[in-house]
Amino acid sequence: MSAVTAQTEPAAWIVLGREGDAAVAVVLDALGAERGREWIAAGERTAWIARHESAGARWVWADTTLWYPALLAEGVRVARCHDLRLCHAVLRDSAAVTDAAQLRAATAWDRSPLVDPRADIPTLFDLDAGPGPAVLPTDADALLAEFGRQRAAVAGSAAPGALQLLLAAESAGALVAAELRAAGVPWDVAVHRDLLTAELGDLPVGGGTPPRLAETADQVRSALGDPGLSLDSQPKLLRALHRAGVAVESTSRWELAEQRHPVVAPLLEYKRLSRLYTANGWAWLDEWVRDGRFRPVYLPAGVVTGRWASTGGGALQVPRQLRPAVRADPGWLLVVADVAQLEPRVLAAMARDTALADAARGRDLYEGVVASGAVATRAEAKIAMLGAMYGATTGDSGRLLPRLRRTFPRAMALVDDAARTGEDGGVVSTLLGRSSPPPSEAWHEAQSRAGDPEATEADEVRARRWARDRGRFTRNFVVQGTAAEWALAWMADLRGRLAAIAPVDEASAAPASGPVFARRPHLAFYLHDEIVVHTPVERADDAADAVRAAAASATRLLFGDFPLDFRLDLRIARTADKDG
DNA sequence: TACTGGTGCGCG
DNA sequence: AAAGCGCGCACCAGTA
Repeated sequence: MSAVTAQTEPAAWIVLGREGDAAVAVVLDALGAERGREWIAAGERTAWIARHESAGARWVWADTTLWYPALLAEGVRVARCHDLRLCHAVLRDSAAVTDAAQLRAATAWDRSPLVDPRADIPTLFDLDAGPGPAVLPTDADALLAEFGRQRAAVAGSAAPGALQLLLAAESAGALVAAELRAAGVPWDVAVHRDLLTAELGDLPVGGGTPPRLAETADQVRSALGDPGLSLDSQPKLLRALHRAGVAVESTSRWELAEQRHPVVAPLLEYKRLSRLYTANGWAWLDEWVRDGRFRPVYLPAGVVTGRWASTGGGALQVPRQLRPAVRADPGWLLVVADVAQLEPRVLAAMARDTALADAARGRDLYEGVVASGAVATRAEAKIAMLGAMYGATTGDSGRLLPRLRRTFPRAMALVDDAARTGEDGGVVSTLLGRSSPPPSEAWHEAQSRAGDPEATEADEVRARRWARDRGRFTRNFVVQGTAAEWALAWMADLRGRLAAIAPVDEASAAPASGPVFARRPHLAFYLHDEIVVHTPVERADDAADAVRAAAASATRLLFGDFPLDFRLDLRIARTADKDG
């Protein structure tokens, strides 16, 4: 069948799915009308996709993790896609969608992606192998039906433009997540090992506890006069502390630090070393770093706010202590950039609070808040602003909030309204239309039970607490979620700019980054408000320019001409360490 | 043996 | 034991 080659206008969308045992591509025009189908032989799939990609196709698939890793491994980059699984989740819950009944009924799309964080090579989703591990619909007609539902939901929504933008950003994020894993974080194993040895001593050859950890544990045991104590059991440790006269209610670091007792110093040191050893020690290196790359699995929208989660290797918890091990390949550099005070800036822009924007523009936002006269010091400004976004009610933070409300009434009204809506059981939404999940059945029951004439004091206390808990969640949801949208827009724009930078020649290649990224700047790490780009030395300035331009572009896309800049702390360096 | 919940700590 | 949001992971203890 040659319906695709016969057509004259370029395809608007190409849906990739299955029909019976065969892979099939369904070509749609801009209105979503089918213009043709083509069956693709298994061995020709990659070449077919590459050919249509260069003609400007936009791909529609059930789940980016099913298709894209294999394409990347074979050297094919994709510019745009529509991830049906991720978009389904957004539209199903969005308050902007007028009638989500059909989407809610399509429960086959309510699935998590199948990912194996330990897999070295991305597994090819084999359309020829039958249903196999597929947990999402793969049949082309099922995909077409879902795509139709989604298009109808957007078109009939209260905010088609914003939702369109959100779906595009979400899908681009899915591409970025796959690309981050394919390229990997350049990781210098020697630096990491040296750091472990310096802290923990040489790893015993036959296994066993590292010497510095063992010595520190012995110091703790002798300070407590308990030679057989197991330090890794919280209940046992707590009892031993009490026996030794240390009046703590927990074994957490901050509480121990307030005590004056000889056990405190070695115990805190033990906790620090133990954490390093168990979370990011030699075992972690062996399991997660191969060929000089750490390849975490990112889960776009893994958090209800739209933030990413990760699985395997603790990708989003790499301790700052290990940042020196994030090191560019020889002949390459890192562009390390993070956004200064992303969330308060997002709050200022989405609330159109010009006073807060004035405080933020061209400078450290917290210094600007001090300059506004609302608070006296930068530390106060920070704690007050975080308290406003997290819902603090007591302590320094709670005490400073009224002053923030006077100075920045619009911004504070936005988060206060979100909190009230949440406490009342309502749903809140981000700038682009991602909505918070509704309260659980148990939550509603607790609220109605408290309203009952027979309600006990305990019923009422619990209902109030749950209501306030939910209010803090929705208060933060609007800010955290919109910040995630800004970050998605930043990365989506950046990946296009980086792809447009001329590749370097073969002599400068970094093959561990895979065929798509071996010769050009690429994203290597992402964490909520910061990114790392790995770039050939001779392209580092271009890459840094791209990072800055993408941030400006994301700001314009989300907030138009609202007068606020999103400042980047950006440096070009060998390592991701602050002092590197 | 395979769970689940609690605790603690890493990240933003 | 955080006051105040969102996560993942290691470890232990209790249970099925």
